[in-house]
Amino acid sequence: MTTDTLSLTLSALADPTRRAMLVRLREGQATVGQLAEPFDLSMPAISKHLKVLERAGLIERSVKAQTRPCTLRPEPLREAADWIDRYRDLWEGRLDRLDAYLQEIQAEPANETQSRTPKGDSE
Amino acid sequence: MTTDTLSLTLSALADPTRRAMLVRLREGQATVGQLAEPFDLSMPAISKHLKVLERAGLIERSVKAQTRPCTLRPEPLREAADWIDRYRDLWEGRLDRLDAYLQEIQAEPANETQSRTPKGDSE
DNA sequence: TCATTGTTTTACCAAATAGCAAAATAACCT
DNA sequence: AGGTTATTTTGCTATTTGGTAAAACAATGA
Repeated sequence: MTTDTLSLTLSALADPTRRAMLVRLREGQATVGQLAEPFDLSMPAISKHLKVLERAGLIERSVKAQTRPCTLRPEPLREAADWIDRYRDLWEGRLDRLDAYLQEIQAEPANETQSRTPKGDSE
Repeated sequence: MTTDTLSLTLSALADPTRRAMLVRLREGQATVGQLAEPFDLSMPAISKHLKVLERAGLIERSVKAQTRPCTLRPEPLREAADWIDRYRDLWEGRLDRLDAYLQEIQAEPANETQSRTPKGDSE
């Protein structure tokens, strides 16, 4: 189901181990062993995490003697950032007057949790 | 395991249905029914997606007559954007000379796919 | 050729996720 | 009270995910 690139990227990022690996890769290439070192996980588990990152296009693996150095590929991160950035004005509180007004009327004249003004109020 | 906020946020975002809901909510509050309308999903499924968004703090639900209007909460998005933004210089190609050089030497004097320079090369 | 190092693959398991249909709730409107 | 509308909860599947241990592979070095 979750075949689209953006979902793939975001779910790859939704794990602390994998994010830590990407942080490490900011410094440059690293082998699987180097990436595994900080974690108390079996190599197969590490290998699986790397496969998730690879499937999302977030890393690239080469072959060098017996090692498989991993390199960061930032493109999917840009895509993710682009999506989130469309909300930037919201969290920066930069709604202009119109937007704020639209939010208001969308919410209807208040009365949270209780009855709205009755329209068919016969008496 | 995945208890940290950022992981929660990213995995909530890693689904096209939930992202579409957030896009809709950019326009303002919407009831569960309104949010469900574009999708060919049962109400329970919709309800679950909303619960995921709520648990991640991405939406807030109020009660208004029989409806439960949802509102966007952008804070978790900011946190996610902050994490990703640390890689912005990478995808914008703004590695300065030093960083590029560090990447180079980290990768060792080339020789991909074949043997490295032997250190114990006796002759 | 054989041992070593680095990494992946192969079962296998437990827990989480995503979906459904049907029943249960909740608040409103007679 | 009874009916309607909006939404959630309750079982119940099927699939995915994250982990393990043990075996398999691949390249190097002796």
